[in-house]
Parts: sequence; C-alpha cells; structure tokens
Amino acid sequence: MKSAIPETGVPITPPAAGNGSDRQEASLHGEVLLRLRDYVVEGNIPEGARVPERQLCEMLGISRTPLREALKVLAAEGLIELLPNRGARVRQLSQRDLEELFDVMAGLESLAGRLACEAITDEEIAAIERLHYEMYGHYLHRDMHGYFQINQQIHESIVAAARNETLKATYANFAGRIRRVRYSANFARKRQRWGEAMREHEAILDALRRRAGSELSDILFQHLRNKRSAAIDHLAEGPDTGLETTPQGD
Amino acid sequence: MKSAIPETGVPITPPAAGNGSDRQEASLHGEVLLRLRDYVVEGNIPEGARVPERQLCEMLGISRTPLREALKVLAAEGLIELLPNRGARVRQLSQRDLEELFDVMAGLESLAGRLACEAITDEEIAAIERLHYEMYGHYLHRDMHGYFQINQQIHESIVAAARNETLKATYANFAGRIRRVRYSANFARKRQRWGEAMREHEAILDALRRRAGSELSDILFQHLRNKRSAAIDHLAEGPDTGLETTPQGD
DNA sequence: AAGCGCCATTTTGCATTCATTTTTTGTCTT
DNA sequence: AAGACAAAAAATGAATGCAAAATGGCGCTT
Repeated sequence: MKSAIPETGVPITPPAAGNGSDRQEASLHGEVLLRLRDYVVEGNIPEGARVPERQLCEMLGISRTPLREALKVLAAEGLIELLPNRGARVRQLSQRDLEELFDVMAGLESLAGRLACEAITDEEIAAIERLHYEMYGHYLHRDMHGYFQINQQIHESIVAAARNETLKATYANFAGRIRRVRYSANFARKRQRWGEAMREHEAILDALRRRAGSELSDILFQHLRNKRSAAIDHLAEGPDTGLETTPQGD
Repeated sequence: MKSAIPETGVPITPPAAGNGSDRQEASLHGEVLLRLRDYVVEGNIPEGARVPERQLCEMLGISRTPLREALKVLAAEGLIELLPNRGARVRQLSQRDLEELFDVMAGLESLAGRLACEAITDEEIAAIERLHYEMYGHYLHRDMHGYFQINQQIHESIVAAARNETLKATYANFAGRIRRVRYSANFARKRQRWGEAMREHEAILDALRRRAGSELSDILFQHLRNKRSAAIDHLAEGPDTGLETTPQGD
C-alpha cells in the first residue's frame, strides 16, 4: 500500500471550533471542498497519483459521502480526473494542456483589461501605479519573489476593475489550475524576460490611463502570450537550474 | 405539496439498454449529470423553483446519492445554486448576471477569433463562407429560425478553429447558462439588429480571411456586445411581442 | 379575526451498509 | 523461474438509515 499522499493528518476543525480562517462554510462537503482544492492546488499530491478515498477520509476525518461530492466538483473544475471505477487522480497536464490554459488565461485577462477601461476609477489606476513602482523596486533589487507577488496583485487588480464577478470566478479557477503546476514544477520566468515584462507593464499602464480598451486588450494578450512561451519553454527544458527562484507569480 | 417540476417521469434507461444517444456514460451519476443538465438548460424547471431531491430521484429512478453528486457539479457549473439545508434551486440570473455572462462570452469568442487566425485552414474558412451565404439566404427570406441556427454554427466553427479544447469546454459551459435563459424567456433579437448583424458578420469573415487576429478579436467582441444590448433590452421590456420568433440562436 | 408559538412532517446532510469492479496475491503449470 | 489463472483483498459506486434542520399546520393568545 504505497500512499501517494504525504501524511499530514490534520482533521477538519469541528464546525463549532472558532474557524481561524475567516471563510466560514457551514456544510461539511463545502469545507472539504475548500480544503481539498487548496491541498491539490498547492501540489501536495503528485501528478497522476492515485488518491484512495479511504485515505483522504481518514486525513480529513469524515466519511466518504461528502468527500466524493467534493471530488466530483474538483473534477468539474478540472483539477482532478475521475476514472470510472478506478478512482480519482490529480489531473496530469500535458504541455498542450498548459498552452491551452495559458491562452485562455490570456483571453480572460485581455477581456478584463477591456472591461476595466470602461469602469476603472482614477483611484484604482493610481493604486495600480503604486504597485507598478513597488514592483519596479523589486526589479531593481533583483527580488524575484517580491516582484512576482506584486505582479500578481497588479493582474488581479485589473480583473477586479472589470467589475464582473463571473469573469473573476472563472479567472480564479484557471489561475488555480496553473498555480498547481507552478507549485510542483517550481518553474521560473526567464531572467531575460524580466526587462521585457517591465516594459510591457508600462504599456499596460499607459493604455489603462487612456482607457484605451481594445488597445489594452491587445497588449495584455501579447503580454500573457510571451509569458506562456517562457513558462512552457522552461517546463520543456526541465525544472529549476537553481539560478532563479520563484514560489508563485502571475 | 406543490411540485415545481412538470411531471415527465421518464426514468433513466438502464445502463444495459442500447443507449440511443451516442454519449455513453457508464456511471449512474454521470448519466444523471447529463440528463439533469439538459433538463435544467432546456428550462424545464422554473427559475428559483425549489427542487426536492426526493422528487428528482423518483423522476430519474435513482437514489439520492448519485443525484446529490450531480447537483453539486451543476452548482459548480453555475446552473443551480445550493442553499445550505434548504435544497437546490435553479439559479436565478439577475439582469446584471446576464450582462456579465454576455461579456464573458464575448471575451471568449473574441479570444477564439484571435486564436483561430493562427491555425484556421482555407477549407475551414471556405466552410464558414458557405454558412455565411446560407445564413444570408435565411436573412433574405426573413427566416429567423434558420438564421439563428446557422449563426450559431458559424460561431461554433470559429471556436472550433481556435484549436483549444479548454476554451471550447468553457465556451460550452457559458453557452449553456445563457441558453437556459433563452429557452425560458424565449427572447428574440430585435429586427433592427438584423441588417447590422449581417454587416458585422461580413467584417468577421473579412478579418478571418486576412488572418487579422487582433482585428477579428475586436470585431467579435463588439459584435457580441451589440447582441448583449439587444438581448438585455428585450428581457427588460418583457417577453415576446409575437412579431418575432426564435427558439435558440447565438 | 389576526398574530404568535409549538409540534408534526418533511427534507437535507452525513454515516453506514451492500453490491460490483478492480487490484493484488498466491499457486499452479510449463 | 516465468507466465497465467484464480481466489482474496481492497476500492469504488450506489442505496439505505439516522440525526439535525427546516417547512407547514394547528391551536392558543390577544
């Protein structure tokens, strides 16, 4: 019995207990869903690894019914896949899958930019500008971790400015799928892309200030497309060289 | 006991029976999922209506376990919503929700157009041209039904040409959510939009022939945006006037 | 007669149990 | 010793059972 799951037997906090995390979810299956999703996204389960329900039940301290409900949802979200009679496995993403995901993400951000131009306030733009300069600081200090942190915040700000909850939820879903790969592959952006990306970000800000919707849409798509190439290339080459590090990013 | 569901007690065909529809799905919950999704999308359940599990079980001839699994998935897909301890109801879409959905659809089609330009073959373009002329015929004959049928095929062809299964699946999901509203509201496009839409379609074809990705992206977004206005306006005014008819369409 | 509160019924949420299917293990044959 | 077959063990899929919450109805109060 080789368990694919590293033992972190932390049972679900009883519903009554003060929920440390502020997201309350009365039902058990809801709680399980949130926990399992994070667990998978954070890469705690190896790709394609078999995940016996029983083991997850013990780990979460629940019965199989709510667990199976959560698994079905995760499968619908594209994080895992359910082979009939053969259990759930973490979805293995081919290179092609990743390319597709990146392109859809690019499309969503592109849309977000276009919509943002219709509704964004000057204050929001100012906030993004501040983030931009903060990121520039990280860039100058060669602080990749800080850089990607801010980078992600910028992109999320744009999505938020689009004023479209449906888009936001969809974006979050795809971001999760990709993040899962990031965590496990621990891949980095190329150094050489750094300066380029900074310039692109300036163009993004510029278009945003001018509320140039379709222009921003174009820039964002290309920006993400470039990232896609870098990321995919890196994955194809194999994991980290040790020269660059990154925990997560945009 | 007022049932929200019109009685169409057609139990699920036993797994052994020759599956008339070619989509085979061994597991019961999978079958239930497909059936229920169609059932909801086709508008058989009134908006916001309460749907007792028991009743659905009888209708489908199964026990509650697989049904509940299917409900969770449908909730994740956004078709229904599950209130804790208070059952499932068909998701009620506010006007704002619809606007958001249309915008996301516009973004997805816009992306599809952009990607399609990278990979579409001359044959595929020729096929779309044929559809276009066929649609033009329906337009001349004032045949709205035929018109929308072909219209939908055109948009689906573009999505198919994008060569992105992830995008295609996401597109299908949102299309389902919107179609549900279409079925129940039975709303129509304005007559006045017809000519305009035809012109836009010609521009789409033109950009596609030139493989002008970002241009096509722009045109498609605007095209869908215009439709959005027409559709939302119509919904706001209230259902059909009787002058125009439409079963479904893009 | 209208409003409020209590109790019965229904319904949901989860655990447990049962039936298949898959996987593993052990043995036998060659 | 290697491969194949068969039986045992385990895992999945679905149904049933049980506790808690919600809905509805009834009587009571004012």
